[in-house]
Amino acid sequence: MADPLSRVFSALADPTRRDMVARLAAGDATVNELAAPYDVTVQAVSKHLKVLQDAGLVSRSREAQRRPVHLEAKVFDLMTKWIELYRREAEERYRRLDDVLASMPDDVATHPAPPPQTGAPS
Amino acid sequence: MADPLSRVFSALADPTRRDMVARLAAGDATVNELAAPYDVTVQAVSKHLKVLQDAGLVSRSREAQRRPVHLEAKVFDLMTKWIELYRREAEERYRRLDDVLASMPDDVATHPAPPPQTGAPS
DNA sequence: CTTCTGTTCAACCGATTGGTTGAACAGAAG
DNA sequence: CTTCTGTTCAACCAATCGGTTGAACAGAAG
Repeated sequence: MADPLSRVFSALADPTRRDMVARLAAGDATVNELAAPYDVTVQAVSKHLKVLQDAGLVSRSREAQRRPVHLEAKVFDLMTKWIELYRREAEERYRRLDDVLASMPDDVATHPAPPPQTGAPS
Repeated sequence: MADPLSRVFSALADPTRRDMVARLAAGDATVNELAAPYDVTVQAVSKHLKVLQDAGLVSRSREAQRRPVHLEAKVFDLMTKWIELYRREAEERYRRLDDVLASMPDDVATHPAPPPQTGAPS
């Protein structure tokens, strides 16, 4: 799963990781601080952090033996750009469909494309 | 993985599924039409579609023996709301940090919190 | 009826995931 | 030096994932 977009979406597909991101939005934190609220081992949290880091969502500095975690919010742009592109496309298509329906006589618009009869009506 | 947000993120974490969403943004399509460009079986595509449907990203109607797939773009809002919430929070924190640094004398700002000396300098 | 097309279901497979335990490493402190 | 704290690495495990093949089902058509 090499591509960056997949990594970001995948990283945020886990509720624990999303919660960590939410908490990091309020300020940097160490692995142990991050691990405290959850009832999993600190190693598991370290793994989650690695996933977030590989996705570029988080960076680590080194200060003494602690490794403070910092949220990198710019990566969000990757997602929002992708989402907005197709949301816009879908909504425009919807809008155009509305226009088409609005320009139709009511009986055509409410019974779209009835199956063509095989023969002419008697 | 019960929660809706996880399902949506997870569904979009796969490049093939993202491509399907992209194509569906341009218009509805059947399973076979969707499967055509990929070199996987139609069953695999059907599975992908089920994931997208469980995430609420896609709906299916029934017309004869075909099951046209329709993109439900409203679900995108779930993600964008979550993302924007924490992006804003992180950016505001960053802005406030800038303010603090700007209000500091340069030598303090460029050497933040030097380790406190244990004794007074001789 | 039988056949053909579109779709899904079921079982299986290898790779990945999220978790565990136990050991190791780095730096502060006794 | 030894010890303590914070973090990561390694091996393992059960569950899930993305894919396959083969069978089934639904509806159109011969």
